[in-house]
Amino acid sequence: MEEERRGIGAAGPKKGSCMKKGQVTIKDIAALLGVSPSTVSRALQSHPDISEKTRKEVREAADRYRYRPNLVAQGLKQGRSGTIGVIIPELVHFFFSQVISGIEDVAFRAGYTVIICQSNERYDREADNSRTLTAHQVDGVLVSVSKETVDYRHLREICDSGIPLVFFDRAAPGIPADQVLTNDREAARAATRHLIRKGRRRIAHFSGPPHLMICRERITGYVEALQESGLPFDPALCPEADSFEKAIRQVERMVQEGPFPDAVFATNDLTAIGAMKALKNLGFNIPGDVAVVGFSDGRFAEISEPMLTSVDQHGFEMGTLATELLLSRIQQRSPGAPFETRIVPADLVIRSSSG
Amino acid sequence: MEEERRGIGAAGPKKGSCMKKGQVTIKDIAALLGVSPSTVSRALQSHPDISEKTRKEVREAADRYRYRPNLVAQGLKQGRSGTIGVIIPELVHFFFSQVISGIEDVAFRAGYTVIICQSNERYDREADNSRTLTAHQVDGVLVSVSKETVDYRHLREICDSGIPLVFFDRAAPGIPADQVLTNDREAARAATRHLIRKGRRRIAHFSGPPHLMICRERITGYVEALQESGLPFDPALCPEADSFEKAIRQVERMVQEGPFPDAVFATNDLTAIGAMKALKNLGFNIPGDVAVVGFSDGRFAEISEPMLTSVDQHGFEMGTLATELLLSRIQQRSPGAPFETRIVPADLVIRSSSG
DNA sequence: TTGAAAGCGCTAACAT
DNA sequence: ATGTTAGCGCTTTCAA
Repeated sequence: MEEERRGIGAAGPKKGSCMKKGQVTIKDIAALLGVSPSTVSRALQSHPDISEKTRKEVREAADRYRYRPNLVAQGLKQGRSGTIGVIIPELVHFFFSQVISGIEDVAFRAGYTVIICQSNERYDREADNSRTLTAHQVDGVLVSVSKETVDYRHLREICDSGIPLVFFDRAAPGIPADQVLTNDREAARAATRHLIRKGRRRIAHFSGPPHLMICRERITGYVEALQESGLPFDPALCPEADSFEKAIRQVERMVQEGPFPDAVFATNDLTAIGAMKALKNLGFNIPGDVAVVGFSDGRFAEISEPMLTSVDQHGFEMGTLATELLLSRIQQRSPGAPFETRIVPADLVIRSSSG
Repeated sequence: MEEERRGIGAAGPKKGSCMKKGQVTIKDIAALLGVSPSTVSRALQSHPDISEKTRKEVREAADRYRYRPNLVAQGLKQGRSGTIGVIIPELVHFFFSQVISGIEDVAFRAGYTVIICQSNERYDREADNSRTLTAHQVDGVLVSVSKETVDYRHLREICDSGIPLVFFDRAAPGIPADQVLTNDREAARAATRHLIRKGRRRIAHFSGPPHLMICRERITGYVEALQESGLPFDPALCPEADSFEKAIRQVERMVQEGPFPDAVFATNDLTAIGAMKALKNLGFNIPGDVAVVGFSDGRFAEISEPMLTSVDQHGFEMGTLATELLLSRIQQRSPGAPFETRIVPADLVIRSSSG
């Protein structure tokens, strides 16, 4: 009796024993039942050599006193935390938030918790995030590198310390890890071909920073499609512009400088929509005078006027696939398996902006 | 010398001593330097009674061997995890992703890591999330309740176990906690008044589920504005419709059923844009025939055609404020301070959709 | 100024 | 079938 009182305290479950937060521990349950903590631990995990009777007793007591396992302690003991870390450039983009949903979905089902860090497209923040996540002993990391990142040491450190890492969408060249990517080059080629098929001959491409592989790939796809059809590549038609505002500036520049393109293929939707806005303001008709195609197919595409033709990247699927890959790395004991690159094929969704 | 070799291992820092993940621990550093672990621990936190000399030595060794503190162990010891949990309905909404950015910003600066859980607007998922977060020993929780949630026991449990909780945007009535809200009622009144001032007389309101306080408040604000001007409240003009698709259906219904409204005030932007789309399809001119106003002012508002008048909720600020409130609760020893309700005033951003 | 020892909550040999 | 013990990595009395 003495023991029992000490264990849980007379005040009831809410005011737990001696714990700061009123948390009931395995010890409390043990004392209450007059058994050892290990018995409680085993009973709770339905260990085979615990008697049915004690198992039930323990379960009941645990329920009654709202015992909640301390995952931090469990993690420390078992050398796994049950969490996976995500480093993502910016949550506010529909594509990325879709990826996160996919990640969460799979992680949740597998009993993992997701720690999300935003790099805000900044290198130093990304490096900080890496350190934070490893310090928190995440069991694995999912990364999409920032636009600024050209030094990959922080990511290499993660791999070196034995934490599985999977890239999604934006990978870091030279880092040995699995990756889940879009077939950017083909998708860009398909988008450009589509414009050519629609009779366009001066097709501009608004691209992202060329040190990002996905951007280089999209440029390449664009160039290939031009070449196939014997169209010239004009650098003046291929500026770096990957935001709403930059698109507007580029359109204005192109109008002033010379023969205007009859189509714009942008590296993301917001850029495409910026271009459309600027074009409409300048009196161009879309798609009559200029056709426009975007990339990533966010919600904007269906809302814009005219509706935007865009490349659907299947963000949710990329998230689920990347997470499945990561979990299988985490769970398997063989760290030697060769790294995989999985492609989630994108497809062109044709709407009215491209005629 | 013997000791030193044993401590870190001859193979260099990458292959740590006996650790699974090659992690260097405080013990390793201690052995290497021939001091005790406690000395290393103290040196690392610049404890006053450690000599400058050993402090430097320890620091150097830690640097050299890339010692990274194990935050899980630290957390277990100190009864704090350095993480805060967030339960949010859906990340894919611009407003919520902005809030998250605000949360992250403050948390990061304060050295906290953010664990984000999506409820996907579902009650059971939200309850699960609560348990996960407490099991992970988060130091505090930020919550915006799901549309489905009407039972608040899981949230009460969080409070009862002594974990500070702050609501943002969508609070749970009756739960003793701080909250950061928008002045929904006033904002809705302002939006409706604006439409009245523009000469509208049959103003519809597309609202969200009435058990969400924010939705009730918006309805109230809308009704108040009508009453002020002596306009009748017509329930047929105040349907529950809070998504793109539902808005389209409601517009179509209203067209069939009778005298059409000359304005629509929607409880969020996507709903407003759905309404605009349906209206345009039916040949209505916006704002000529029907004026439209949204709520939350996402990126859509500037992109839609015509650009959408909307209520800017300042999501980022709501996130920062909620997090500051939470951190002050976490850090202060006095759990008795009265709970605060902070309002982040929203303001109406007038664009072309409302004439 | 430093070390030894205990313990955070939990688990897993190794007893019994 | 259950208890004892040790220990995950770290911090922190207490003692020296």
